This record gives sequence, structure tokens and C-alpha cells, in this order.
Amino acid sequence: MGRTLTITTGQNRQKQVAEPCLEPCPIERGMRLLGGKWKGSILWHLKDGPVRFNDLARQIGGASKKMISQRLKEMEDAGLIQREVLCDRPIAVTYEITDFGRTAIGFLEELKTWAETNQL
Amino acid sequence: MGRTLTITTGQNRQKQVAEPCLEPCPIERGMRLLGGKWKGSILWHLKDGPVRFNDLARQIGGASKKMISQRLKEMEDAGLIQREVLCDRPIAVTYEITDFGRTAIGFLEELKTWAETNQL
DNA sequence: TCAATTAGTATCCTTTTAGTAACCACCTTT
DNA sequence: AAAGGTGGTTACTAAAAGGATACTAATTGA
Repeated sequence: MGRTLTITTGQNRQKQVAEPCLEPCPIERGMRLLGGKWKGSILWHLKDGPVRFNDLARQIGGASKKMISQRLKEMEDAGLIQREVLCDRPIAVTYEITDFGRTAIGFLEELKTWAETNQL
Repeated sequence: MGRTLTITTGQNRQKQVAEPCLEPCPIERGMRLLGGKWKGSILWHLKDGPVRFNDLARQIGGASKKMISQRLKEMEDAGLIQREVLCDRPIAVTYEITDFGRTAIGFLEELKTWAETNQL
């Protein structure tokens, strides 16, 4: 057993934990970035190269264009992906995974195989 | 580049993707189990042994008892954890990670270090 | 007796999320 | 012209999530 959970009872005779999670711990904060609905899927679909908006929306069946565009914006703000306008007048946009975003792929891979091996 | 994204235009002249995600792919399904708010944290806190309800609630600052009990129930239904009544009349309950739940710890560990090394 | 503990539940309320559908401007193809 | 494409946005709605507070009933300790 690694961690010890110490509970002390102070002179106010109120219980307190030695190491409470001061608000969100790393796991929680990581989840905020990648745990949102469709976020993992989106990042996963970008891992093999830039993808255009409508193609992405077509690939991720079940998510509406509204969802996709919302999540893309959030993920761009988080630095996970990058939006690039290839040209306007035929407008063309691609979304590309950033170096930072790529650091999360290993973890998504593990999640994927975990889900698959446990037939979820 | 591993995956090829083939888009065909049928005789109805409507675009379609070769391999659309038929509803939620493994990543999405995995996230449904572990991605909920506080779920990762809860599982993490159980990894070193059984913990009692109120201790858990004290450790995870920021989450209300209502949240904790809701999440615990969902995670028990998913088979990730196990509830055990030690005795009633002084009521005492512990929550313990199951073998299945333990299979997810590696992945949470990766998420944790990912979040920490990128100072999220 | 008073305060705190145990493990939750109940209620109310507000906020957030998610989904549908329509719509935009502009361009290309038939 | 009509239909389809591009990349989205807007409005509306329903559902879910989350927070705050109070409460239970039995027990323990000062």
C-alpha cells in the first residue's frame, strides 16, 4: 500500500483529511481537456493528418455540426489543434493536430485498447 | 500516414465517407465510463485500498456528497467499484476498487502524468 | 446535554449541455 | 436554374448536471 490516508481529529473535534484534493487534481484537470463529449474522437480522427470540417463531421456520425464546431473551438483554445484556412473563395479549412495535441494520443490509444479489450 | 480517408461521390452525387464512426467509437465509449466529472478522481483514490464514504468525500474537495454518491452508484453499476457494508448500527460502508476497475488505473496514471508534465 | 459522527437522501433551483432544424453567403457542377 | 458543395451560425427546446441546504436515525465522545 503506497499512500496512507491519515485522518486527524483536531481540538475542535472535527475530522480532517491530511491531503485533501485542493480542488481539481491532475486527473480531473486532464479530463476537462479531453473528457468532453466527442473531444477524444475528434483528436483521434486528426492524428493521421489534417481533416476538413465537413469531412470530420461526416466521419463522426452522431455528432452534429454544431457540436463539432463547438468542440473544435474549445480544443483550439486549449492548443490541442490548429485551424487553417487553405483558401477562401472556394472556402477551404482544415484542422490539424498540434505537437501538444499529439502528446495526448498515447493516452487515447490506451483508452481505446482498454475499451476494446473489455468490449465496452 | 496510416489511415486513408476515402470520400466517394455516389450516383446520387452526394458525398459520403468510407468509414464513418457508427455512433460512439471505443474512445467515446471508454470516456462515458471514466470521463464523467470526478469519476477518475474517485477511482484513483480507491486504488490503495478501501475507503469509506465520508473519507472519500473529504478527500475530494470540491465535489459534494451528492456528486460522490451519484458517481459511486454509476461506477458500481459499471463494475468498476464495489460497495460493502461493514456493519449497520454504527453504519459503516467502504468502497473498493474491483479487478476490472484496476485495469483502468494504468490509463489514469498516464493521464495524470500527462496533465502534470504539461502543467495543466 | 451538546456536538459531532455515520451514509446518504430530498428538495429546490440554476446552469450547462445537447439536439434539431433552419439558415447564411458564396461557389461549383449538372 | 437547381442541386449540391464549402464552413459554419442562430434560434429554440428538452434534458441533464450541479450546487445549496436541510434532513434522517442511530451512535459516540466530551
